Amino acid sequence: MLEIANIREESTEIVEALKKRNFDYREIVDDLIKTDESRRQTQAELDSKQAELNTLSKEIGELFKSGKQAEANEAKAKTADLKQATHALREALTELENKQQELLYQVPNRPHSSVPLGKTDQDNELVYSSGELPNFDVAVPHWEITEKYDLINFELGVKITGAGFPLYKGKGARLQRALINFFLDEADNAGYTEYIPPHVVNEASGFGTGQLPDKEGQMYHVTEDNLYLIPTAEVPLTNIFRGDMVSASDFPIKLCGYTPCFRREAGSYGKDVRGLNRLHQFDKVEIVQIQHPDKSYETLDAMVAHVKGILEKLELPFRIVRLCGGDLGFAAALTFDFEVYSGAQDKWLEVSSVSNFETFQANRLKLRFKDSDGKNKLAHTLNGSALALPRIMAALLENNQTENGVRVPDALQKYTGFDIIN
RNA sequence: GGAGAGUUGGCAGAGUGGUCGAAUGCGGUGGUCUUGAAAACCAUUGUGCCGAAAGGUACCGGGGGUUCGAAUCCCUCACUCUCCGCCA
Repeated sequence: MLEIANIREESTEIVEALKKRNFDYREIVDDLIKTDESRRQTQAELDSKQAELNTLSKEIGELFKSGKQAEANEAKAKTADLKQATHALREALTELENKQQELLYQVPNRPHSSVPLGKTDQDNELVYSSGELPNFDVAVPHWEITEKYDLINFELGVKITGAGFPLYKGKGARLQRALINFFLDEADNAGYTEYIPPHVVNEASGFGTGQLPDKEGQMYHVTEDNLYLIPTAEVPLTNIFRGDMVSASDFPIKLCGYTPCFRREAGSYGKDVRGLNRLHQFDKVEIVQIQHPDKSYETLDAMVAHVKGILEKLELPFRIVRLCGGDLGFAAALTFDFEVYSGAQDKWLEVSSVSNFETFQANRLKLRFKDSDGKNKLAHTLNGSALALPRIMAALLENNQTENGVRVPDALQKYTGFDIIN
């Protein structure tokens, strides 16, 4: 959520910057400014009426104390009009506040100046690529490899739960566990504190990181208890700091956690959802940082470097793209996506998304710190997947396939306990 | 699932319908003392909104009500804790 004070002060610049998202927010912003003006005016009127009422109340108290009943009762009569006026003003104010809030929810984050123009993922800017693309005569897709070596059972998942809930088995399960431990160790070495958070969150947490109210349909909702299955560890990890005033000397706050992630993925279809490409439940290690606004972009670079390091150790061909305005998420100011190459599918699979949200999430979370000038300011939040497992698994299986089986990269062997899957 | 007790500032913890944004302690910050530190002492220390400022206003779990006036009384919802039951 953008800050109303910023919108008030630089609405032109903000509308201009938001055009990168291929939408003109002029109308909403104008409405916001208008609403904000009435809101402030109403607030001022209410405050002054309230002040009158408070003064009068004190006087009445004094009169009663000094035994002047008649005068007190006379003064009492005067409060009736004031009470009515304040009541009406308070209602108007609440309405305006709600309207302003609703409007603010509709405005996405202001894209960073480096965000390229564009409409779809085709327009993302390639900023880095690494590794040789494998060249197979006959490449077997991962959903055949997993069947051949009995690593993942998709049909059993359908039987037990439904499509998109695979079962990992034997070396498949072991590989999964190895990847989680490898990613967590990498994060630990980079100074991130590990958490095991709840996998179910309440409504307030959903609002805090912005899944609610917009993406409600994407989360599994336990209506009986009004709780939501987490779509990413970002939700519980970032909400640790909801409503907090952190100390500037704590920056950067670095945390990580492994969790399963649950996504309804309503509206997905076709070959995009084949095999491990898109699941309702998948595993992910997430890294989160809370940082001083002056340093958040350095931190973003560091997080990108961290993910890069992991993919290099896994010996996977990958590339990094800077998301264009059209592809940029609602809450992000700048996002780098990591994509690994899938040899058999001949396409790039997104495995990580590293973003700086600046104050957008912090404003909703009310996550602040006391700056050196003594003022309370919103912190910057950042997060990234390091990494999401299924597509890494898919790429590992497809790219490392040989006639004798699937080769396990060196860095993973101490975690798997085997060097080949056959 | 049953019964009871609670929810107050960064934390702990008082609070009789009016002078309570709230005692006190701890913590934080600044200072005195000290070669330095500790201790002690002194001062200071919540947040939002409106306002150029002075100042005003709101906030004692959320919402509503009674009253001239509510942290305090009433209703309601949420959450926490304790005991009993069940149970990994």
